[in-house]
Amino acid sequence: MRYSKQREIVYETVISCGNHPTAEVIYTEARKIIPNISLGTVYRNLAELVNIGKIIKVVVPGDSDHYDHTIKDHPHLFCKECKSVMDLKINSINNLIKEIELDNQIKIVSNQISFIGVCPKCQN
Amino acid sequence: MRYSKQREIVYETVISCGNHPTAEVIYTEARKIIPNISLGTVYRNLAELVNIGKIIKVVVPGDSDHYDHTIKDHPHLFCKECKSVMDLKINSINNLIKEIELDNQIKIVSNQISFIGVCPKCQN
DNA sequence: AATTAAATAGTAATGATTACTATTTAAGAG
DNA sequence: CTCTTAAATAGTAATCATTACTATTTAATT
Repeated sequence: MRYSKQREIVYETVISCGNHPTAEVIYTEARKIIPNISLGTVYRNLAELVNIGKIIKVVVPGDSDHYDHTIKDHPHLFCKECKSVMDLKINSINNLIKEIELDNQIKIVSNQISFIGVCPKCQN
Repeated sequence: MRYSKQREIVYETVISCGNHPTAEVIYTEARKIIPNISLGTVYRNLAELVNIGKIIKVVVPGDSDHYDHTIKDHPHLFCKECKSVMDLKINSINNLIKEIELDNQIKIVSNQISFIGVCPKCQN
C-alpha cells in the first residue's frame, strides 16, 4: 500500500477523535486539514485501515458505522440518551468465546458485541 | 393495534421461515399469499412486531437486517461461508450482562451480540 | 348502513455506502 | 533529476436498504 497524506489524516483523526467517530465526522475533521478531501476517500481509507487491522469498525443498530482505534477485543455500549458509543470492559471475553465455540460447534473469527442502554453520564 | 391480514402473514412468515429471514425474503414469501402486498407494509409490520415484542431484529455487519421469532435473549452467528444466521446457546448470558453492568456502571436494556465465523455445516 | 381512524399499496425520498472515471501523485528505475 | 507506472484521489453518479408520503381501502364501532 502506497503512502498517502489522506490515509494518514484519516487514521490520525480516528485516534484523536477518540469518541468512535463515524465516516461523516472523520470527513468533517479531515477537511480542516485537507479541505478538498472527498468522502469516498475517507470511506476507502477506513476500509483499508480496517483490513490491515489498524482500526475496527463498530456496527450499531439503527445508526451509521463507527470506527475505533482500540484494537483489543471489547464490547460497546450505545447510549440511548446521548447516542454516544462507549468501550466496555469484560473480564472473560476470551473464555466466553471459547465456551460459545465449544457449546455450539462453531469457529468464531470476530465479533460485534453491542449493548444498548444508558451510559454513566446519562444516569439520573 | 387493528387486525390486518398483512401483519398476520408477515408474522407467520417470520415463524415458518425459521432461518432468520430478511425483509426482502419475507416480502417474497408474503407475495405468494397476498400478491400485491407492498414492501413498505412488510417493513412497517416488522417494526410493529418488534415493538410489541413478538419478534426481534438481528443486526449483522455488512448485511441487511434479519428477523427472529425466538424472543429469548441469545447471540447469533453469521456464517462467512453460507451467509446464514444461526442462533447460539450461551449459558450465562444474564450473569454476563449483570457483570458488565456492574463493571462499567451502565444500565443495559438490550443487546446485539453477533459473532462472525463458520457454522457447523460449513466446517471442512 | 354510516362513521372514522388505522392500515394499505404504490411510489417517491432519504441516507449511508460503494462504484466509476478522469486526473494526480508516490515511489522506484534509468 | 526525469520518466514511468500503477496506486490513490476528487468529484460525481449509482446502489441498496429503509423510511416517508398520499390517496385509497378496510377493520371495527355506532
